Amino acid sequence: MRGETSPVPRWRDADLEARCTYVVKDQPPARPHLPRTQASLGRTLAFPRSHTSEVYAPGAQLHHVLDTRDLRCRDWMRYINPAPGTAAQNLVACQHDRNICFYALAPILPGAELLMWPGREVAQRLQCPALAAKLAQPQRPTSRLALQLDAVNLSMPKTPRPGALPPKKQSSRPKYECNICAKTFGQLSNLKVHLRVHSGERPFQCPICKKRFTQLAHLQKHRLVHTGEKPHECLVCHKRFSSTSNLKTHLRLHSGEKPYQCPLCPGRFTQQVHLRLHRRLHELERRHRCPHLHPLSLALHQRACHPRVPGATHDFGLEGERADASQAAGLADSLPQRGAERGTPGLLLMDKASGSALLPLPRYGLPVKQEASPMQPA
DNA sequence: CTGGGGAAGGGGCCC
DNA sequence: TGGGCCCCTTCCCCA
Ligand SMILES: [Zn+2]
Ligand SMILES: [Zn+2]
Ligand SMILES: [Zn+2]
Repeated sequence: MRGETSPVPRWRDADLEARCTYVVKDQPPARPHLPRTQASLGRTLAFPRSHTSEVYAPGAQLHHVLDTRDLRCRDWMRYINPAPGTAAQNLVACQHDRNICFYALAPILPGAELLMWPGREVAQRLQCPALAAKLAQPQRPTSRLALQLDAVNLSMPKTPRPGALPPKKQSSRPKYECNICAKTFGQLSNLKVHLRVHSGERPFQCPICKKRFTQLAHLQKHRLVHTGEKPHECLVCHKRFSSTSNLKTHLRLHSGEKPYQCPLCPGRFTQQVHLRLHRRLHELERRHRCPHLHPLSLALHQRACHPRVPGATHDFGLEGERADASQAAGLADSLPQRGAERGTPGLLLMDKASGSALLPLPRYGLPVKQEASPMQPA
């Protein structure tokens, strides 16, 4: 794609192998009930050869051993991100005997990311185009979490390392850090509550349905579903809601506020989830778009920006487009390699210049399920 | 199928 | 410290 702009890797596959870099398979998260902040990272490393993983400190000193069957231990490895190039790389995965080891190429300061550079060739060999594309970008990949080296310790006793920086206290206020996910909190009690997301502890149980909650406030809110109580009333339409958040969302209907704007078209939405779904349509459209076509499908634009009025039969502005599209759909249906995505006739590709229908790009007729990760639009 | 509205759960901040 | 509150998210349903 734009490999020309990428930093020229000095290590090729052969180099990686020569240096014993072991490529671990990137798998979807094994536990769907992970906290979202973690699950969204979508990185779980599998260790096919061994049940232990040794972590080495700089100087090749064995730091500690992880049992990779233990998900709590394995999870931290998801924080290892692909480095944009060898310059940023500070971590190397290697195979030692039958164990997977990581060692630091450079000092890893608190707050630094763990960046491993698998190499573009490796990414391609793993058939991971997203990673390959990431590696092809000049800027560093955006990582949502910077892993503190201390977080690696997990349940290990904290032995102060010589040369280790003092515990987090930037900006005078002491910070309490979760040593599992490195999130920091201003108050210890907040950290304690937070730790329940890792431990799974749910101390508060509903006496009626036995459902358990991590926080008392959640249980109290939950009680309303049994009592049917809706304490929050919309003063405009007098509809009642069980929570302030839901009321607030509802109030946008009256105020007309639509905070979530599509960056690709003038469409706006009251709820983020609606924007997300809408953007997925753009994404699908983009994948099926012929490079010659105008970037915005008029059909999609029309739907988002000029929503149908209830009772109205159709939007006139779109009618001509629709005619084109349905014509094209009929044409395309007789052509090979269509049919998987039939649900979007309005988006069917017409080359405006030639007036002819365009075939989808080769092999773009993948199952729609594959669409699941449109790169999480900030 | 898309857009839109609501119910409910969950995480974190603040007093 | 922890309860209250806010925000965000997911899921579901309906037009
Ligand atoms: Zn944590
Ligand atoms: Zn209950
Ligand atoms: Zn109202």
